[in-house]
Amino acid sequence: MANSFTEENYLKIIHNISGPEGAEVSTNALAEGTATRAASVTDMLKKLAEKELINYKKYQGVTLTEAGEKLALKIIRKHRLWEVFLVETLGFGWDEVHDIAEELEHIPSDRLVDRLASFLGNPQFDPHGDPIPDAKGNMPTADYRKLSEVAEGEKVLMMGVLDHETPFLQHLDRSGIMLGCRMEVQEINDYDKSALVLIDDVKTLFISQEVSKNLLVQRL
Amino acid sequence: MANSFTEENYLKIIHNISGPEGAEVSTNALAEGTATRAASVTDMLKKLAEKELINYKKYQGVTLTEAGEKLALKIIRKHRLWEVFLVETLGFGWDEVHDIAEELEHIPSDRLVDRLASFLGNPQFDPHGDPIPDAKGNMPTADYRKLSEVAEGEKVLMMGVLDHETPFLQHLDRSGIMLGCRMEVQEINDYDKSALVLIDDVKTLFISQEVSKNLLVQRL
DNA sequence: ACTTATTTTTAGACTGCCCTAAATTTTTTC
DNA sequence: GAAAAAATTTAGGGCAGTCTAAAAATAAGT
Repeated sequence: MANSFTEENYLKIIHNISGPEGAEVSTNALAEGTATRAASVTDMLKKLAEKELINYKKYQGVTLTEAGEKLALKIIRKHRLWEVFLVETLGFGWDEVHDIAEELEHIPSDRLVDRLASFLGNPQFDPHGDPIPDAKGNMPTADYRKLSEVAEGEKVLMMGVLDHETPFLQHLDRSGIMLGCRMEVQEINDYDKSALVLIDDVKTLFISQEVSKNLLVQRL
Repeated sequence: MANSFTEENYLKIIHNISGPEGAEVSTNALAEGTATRAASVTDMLKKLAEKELINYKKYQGVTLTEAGEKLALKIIRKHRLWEVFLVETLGFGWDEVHDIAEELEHIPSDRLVDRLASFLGNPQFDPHGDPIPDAKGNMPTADYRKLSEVAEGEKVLMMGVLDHETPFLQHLDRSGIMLGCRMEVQEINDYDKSALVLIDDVKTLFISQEVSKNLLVQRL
């Protein structure tokens, strides 16, 4: 009756691909997300549908049911809390914690999660700026924009990233861009959309659109 | 090539049953320890022997190889460090942490373990008084005796338990017996070997031999 | 709209870890 | 030291999750 490691992963990945509106997720997208083949995905979808964790009709794509959504949010809560723990408590870099949290997120025990959250001070956001659902599954809201959508002259705070891969995060580290830093868009280059940005009032650098599309910011 | 959750459990259990001298472990003992049947154990032993983690000859019982021992100590180190974390950092009771640590011990990542250890102050003993191997696999030594072997009149410190089950630990909690408390054996009953013990100089209670055989103490 | 291309599902098979039942080896007992 | 008892291993099979190859359904192109 309990849900396996693998099932939990499928739910989490369905949630992540599906996005906040709960759009339908295709078999191929899931095969990509789970690093398996489409045929394997179909098998698992049948199983999850049997458990009423997803809405599934052949060839139609899937969405999470109420129960599936709740479970997915639980996994995501655990993942993000562990990331906070790894960075804040153990001193890991934000580029090192994803894979470890990927394992820790499947440790069962609600008491563990609640005590961990409380030890960490019930954080609302993880080290990448992603919102952490509370025990009831409520996501803290935050309407961030991409840096690529910010106009010349605006001043913003860096609040999150869309790309969680190590190379991207390490690139930000090397550029001196971190969560919470001030950014002033001084100039946007016409042909490649790269931006000249003043960081924390001390240093300016060029940020390519490739990068700025993956940075979430908030009006200051 | 990597070792599964299940394989790790076998190694840990072989180590625990085998004891410090590395005695041979029988198939049946392992079946008991892993809560599986003897036939399943035989299958796994073949696999572990194939990987050269155990010395195995049919019908002869098993011992750990050098490599197997090293791996087992790694798992045990992780288990005990996580127990310290759960009790010291998150405030769990010593009777609640075994099952959770049983899961956490299989999270890979040497860096995680080392940082956890260092965050906890490189503890030498876990909340049940069991020694924690260091990163190289060296066990802190400590020659404890069972309370049941202590003579009348002796004063000792309570240093560990042999039974790690929740009911036993809860019984100790209710009796006010905890790690580090002083114990003075005032009288040993002749026919049932129960002991009248003064705890922390403030309260006396009877401890049955059943219990005193599971308490590890150190001369004060 | 009809043919082609893409996506998804079915069929059949493999591995890891478990099981029961039966055969074999070791240990005990008289 | 032979017969009975206990421990262990083999034989054959099940379930979860994966795979490849082939069939079926949907989407796209002209």
